[in-house]
Amino acid sequence: MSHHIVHVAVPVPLRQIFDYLAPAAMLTSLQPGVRVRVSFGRRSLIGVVCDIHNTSTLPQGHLKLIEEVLDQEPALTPALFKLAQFASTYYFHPIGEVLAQALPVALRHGDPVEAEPDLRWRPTPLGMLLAKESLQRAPRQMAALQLLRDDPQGISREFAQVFGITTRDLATLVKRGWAEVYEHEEPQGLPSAQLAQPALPASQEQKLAIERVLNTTGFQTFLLEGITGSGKTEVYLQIIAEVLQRGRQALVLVPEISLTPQTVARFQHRFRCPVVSLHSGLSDKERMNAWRRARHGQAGIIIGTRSALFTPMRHPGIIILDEEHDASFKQAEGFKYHARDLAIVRARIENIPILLGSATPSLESLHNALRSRYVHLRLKQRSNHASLPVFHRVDLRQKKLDEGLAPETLERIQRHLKQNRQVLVFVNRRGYAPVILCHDCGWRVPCPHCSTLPTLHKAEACILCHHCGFRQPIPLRCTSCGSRDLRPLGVGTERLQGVLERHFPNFPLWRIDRDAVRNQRALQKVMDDVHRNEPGLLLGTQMLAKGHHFAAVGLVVIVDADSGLFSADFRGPERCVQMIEQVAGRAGRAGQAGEVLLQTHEPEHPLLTTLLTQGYSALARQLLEERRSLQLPPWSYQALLHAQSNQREATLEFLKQVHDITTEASPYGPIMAPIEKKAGLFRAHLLLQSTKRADLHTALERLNGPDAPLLPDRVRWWLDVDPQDLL
DNA sequence: AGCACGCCGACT
DNA sequence: GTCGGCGTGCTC
Repeated sequence: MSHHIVHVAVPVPLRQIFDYLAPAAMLTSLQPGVRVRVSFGRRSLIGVVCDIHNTSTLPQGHLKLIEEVLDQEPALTPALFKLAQFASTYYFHPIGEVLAQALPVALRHGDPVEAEPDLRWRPTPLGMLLAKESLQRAPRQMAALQLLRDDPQGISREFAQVFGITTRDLATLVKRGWAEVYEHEEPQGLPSAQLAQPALPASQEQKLAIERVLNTTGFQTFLLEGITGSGKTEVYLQIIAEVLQRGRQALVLVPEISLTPQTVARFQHRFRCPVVSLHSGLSDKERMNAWRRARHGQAGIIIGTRSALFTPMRHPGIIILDEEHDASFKQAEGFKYHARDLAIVRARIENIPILLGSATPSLESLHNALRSRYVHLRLKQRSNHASLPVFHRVDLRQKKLDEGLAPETLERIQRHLKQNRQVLVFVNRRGYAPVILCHDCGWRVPCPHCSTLPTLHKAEACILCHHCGFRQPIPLRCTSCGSRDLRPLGVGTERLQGVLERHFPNFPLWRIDRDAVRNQRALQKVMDDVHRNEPGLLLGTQMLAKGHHFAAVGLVVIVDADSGLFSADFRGPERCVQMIEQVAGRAGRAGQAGEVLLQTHEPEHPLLTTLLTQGYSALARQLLEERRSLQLPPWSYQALLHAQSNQREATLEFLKQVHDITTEASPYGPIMAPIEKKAGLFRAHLLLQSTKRADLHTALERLNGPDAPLLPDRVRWWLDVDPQDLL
């Protein structure tokens, strides 16, 4: 009997697939997406079948047998298998690792796709009628029977365990004919499309958007650009209602920070169908259960962060990706995929529509919308009759600042507090001050591990690098000239807390940043206080800017509106104005118009002027034009090639060779990484860029091709395709 | 990435 | 004498 050759992707960082032998008897269950256990080197790994062939480049004698087939049905559905293959090619990431990441952890460890049968026990009519006296000498059986009688619809092993009843006790009852075991099955089929709560009345704009999406057949990308308070979520909800009505499921992807219990609750309150959420807080088992319910079509709505992109759906209906500009959709480590971009690919594979939503769309998506690759839907009115916030610039030049706050800023805060409103003060930095400067020689205290400057944390009497986590006591003398006159420069949340408490001692101050609020629970506690809507000050970083509604906030202060406008990263201005818009959107949500104060040293800056006079949408178009003249993304495509080895020269030499063979797509030379040496390894990178995606890809393929540069001295390399940060 | 093999320094 | 440091090489 001949063996067949199976191509298996194993979870190792190697850009190849490995061949194994399968006896004919195994063949019936082998198909792409099926998990197999194979011996790999001296280890036993779980891999995924990619293909079944009858030839191999290796002699048959060198191949090992597949040890075990783990699935009858592919663990990875055909659509997700295709998506993983696409992603592996597009991001140049080893297929074995991509496929592994597309599976829940439990499946990577070899758990079955199908849940263990959910056995339950219920009393028989005989058991219900049995006189208690006949069990007086068997107290355990009595207790078990009593438990069953209390819940005659059936109980699980776990439930019984809570009451000290074991499956042995229950088995005894079964043997006597007083109880019976049955397999509980979650109702199969389509989830209920009924609403638990009626839809809100939709505006004309909202109706139009909803209709456009629902009237498409098959794949189409929509960009929903709607200002804060314009009711994007209501649009999502009404679209989902119709999708459910058609017997299909909706996958909703949200940024890491906005997947709060409230987000999920908002969806669950509207619909009667099961809503499952996938977030980092779930155990492997809980995640697996949610995954199964999505796969079997029992969950009507699946809400999750980045990795939820790989959740299978029995009846895919639509993908909605909220806050599409958010940076957390791009994975920063390992397999550096962008969930937004892969979600679009998935929608194309599944032949369903995808809706991207944001008040501040990324320039990439806006570009695609303006070129009609996406359908551009806009919501320009606030749905709750609230007026837009009024912006004011506070010119900081030549003003006497009190630890970063201008006198008129303090006055304005005072006025709002007196009117019983809350004030939100936003700074992009935690800690006391972002830099420590020597007043005598101008030396700045650097982090010994990175090229960044560590932040002063006064309360902890230390300087802390937010980049690498390095911590040391506050230095007493300048390392360069020995002076004792070291001064904090710039403001962080900690420093502002001091000033604000000094000026407004009679009002509560809620500080919200990673130092003050360490977990979801603590955050919830502060939010409960804030939502009592009594006058007070909210002080915080990014954590404040996303997803929260503050009904009583009348004034938003952006302490350093310039940060980012002059950043080294070409995405700095885009991120900066998105942030200003997001924070400003927190003000004046209930009825009255809010005020936003932008403290700046350059009030006439053209970007600020455009933002304030014409809004984000106009500004984004202006930024797009700037990018065009510089041939930067989205007008060109980038990939960052990272290399590292234990020798500085070898690392650079490798990148130089790549530079030589990719000249048309590598406009700059290799440079050392900001953290030049990490864990004894020298790190450098080379930026590849081209106006044509295909040309970039052709250049990248040379890294694996026949004239690929030799890897001198154990140089390792990896790629970041479409990098979000050029570091 | 793991995991072995292999060859050199300070310890029971 | 050995335990263990991490350089080098391989995984169908």
